[in-house]
Amino acid sequence: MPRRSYDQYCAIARTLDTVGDRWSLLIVRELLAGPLRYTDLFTDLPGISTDVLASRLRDLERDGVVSRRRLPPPGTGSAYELTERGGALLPVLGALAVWGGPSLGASAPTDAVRAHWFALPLLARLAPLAGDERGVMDVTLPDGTFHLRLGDAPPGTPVCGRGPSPTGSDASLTLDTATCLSLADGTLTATDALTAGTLTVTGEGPLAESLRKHATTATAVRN
Amino acid sequence: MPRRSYDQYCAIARTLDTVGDRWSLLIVRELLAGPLRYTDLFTDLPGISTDVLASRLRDLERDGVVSRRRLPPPGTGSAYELTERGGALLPVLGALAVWGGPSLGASAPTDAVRAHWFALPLLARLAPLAGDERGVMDVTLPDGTFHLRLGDAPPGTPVCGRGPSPTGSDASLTLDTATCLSLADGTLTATDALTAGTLTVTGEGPLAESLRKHATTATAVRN
DNA sequence: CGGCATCCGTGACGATACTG
DNA sequence: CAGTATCGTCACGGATGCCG
Repeated sequence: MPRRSYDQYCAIARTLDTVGDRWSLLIVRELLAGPLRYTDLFTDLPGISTDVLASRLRDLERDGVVSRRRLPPPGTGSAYELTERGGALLPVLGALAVWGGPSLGASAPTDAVRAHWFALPLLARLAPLAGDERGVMDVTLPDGTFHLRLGDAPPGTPVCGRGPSPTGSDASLTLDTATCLSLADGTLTATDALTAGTLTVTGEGPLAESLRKHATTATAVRN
Repeated sequence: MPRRSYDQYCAIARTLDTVGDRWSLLIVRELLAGPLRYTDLFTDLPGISTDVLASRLRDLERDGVVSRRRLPPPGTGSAYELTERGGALLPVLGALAVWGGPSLGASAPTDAVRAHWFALPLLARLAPLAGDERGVMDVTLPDGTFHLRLGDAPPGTPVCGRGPSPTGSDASLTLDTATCLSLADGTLTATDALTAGTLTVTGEGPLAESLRKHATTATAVRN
């Protein structure tokens, strides 16, 4: 909560009091992909300044959105991670990602790019296709790889992460940049991308089967 | 979009470029309840300053979130209303309202209060109970009345509004402040409130029936 | 009177430098 | 590595003025 509150007895205004400050929700976006140290957070938030990052982390920790944890002996320093309440911001970021998809357009030359920034938009679009299946999915784009966790998971488990899943994956997706953009802005459904072959799913488990099933049933219905 | 962009090729960052400025989403919150003139907007946004309101309205209009319309002869001046794209921010505000419910707590003495600020939290909680029924519902709290539109509606139709529905309603809800708060923070489901009788539904149409049905089936299942 | 524009003080932000 | 210190700039909040 910033020094300046809206002072309105309104759930929306209260949320904005807590995470409405500049950079706050982008810090949450980064931490949804797992705990990070200060410096790593700094490098994945191009444009933030060191004092603002430190100030936001302090505010978010005080408000119970973020917690700070000493790293075990192999590592040095400490890491920041989302609390359960912080992780509950996922629907907020999902809604923001869905709304912003159509206005994403082409990347400006000045834009920073990180592959895992597509994780939340894709998660919002792919979640309906997973059915009740749970599992981890590696997603490979030309610019890099990240992983998504579909279905319910124990509280505190990151819903996505940078790079391939360190614990192995139940399915692997491969898609090109254009397909990823069309999925993100809603002009292409995952089902259509599967049918067209610009999105491929590999893997043997029930999660991979469930994803593929949607393409085949959609094709069958269409014929 | 503020003068300072995040310059990140990320759907979330792009959304925040457009509506992440202070007061922007609260302006959208107000306009979701229907078109308003500058002065009315000003009085329902306690704490905003005149120049900031004017500046935000200019930015939102330029970005296609808000449009300005001359009022027909009976009225004077002009009114601001959401574009279709602006109305698509409803899921964002719904998610913000759901997250902020638990932290709403008691109202501080300095808090401004408006009855219709509970419209979006209640809409997010009641929408699942309406099933596929569509219609308008008047909601009466001790502090005032507002109305909600359930189900799909033509683009541009406000999803809620101040006071009772001017076009008549398909159902009427009455609840006290404590029940409203419990619904907003998620500690009480609408089904339980119906069963307990602290939330009453009157009306004869299918929407009212659908709402009441949820309470009786839940009771039946529980026995 | 509605709809802003202007002025001004304060504080937030951004960039860089520096320290434990 | 993980911030704090410093400083210039700009956005915000409050008040007032202008103009149809």
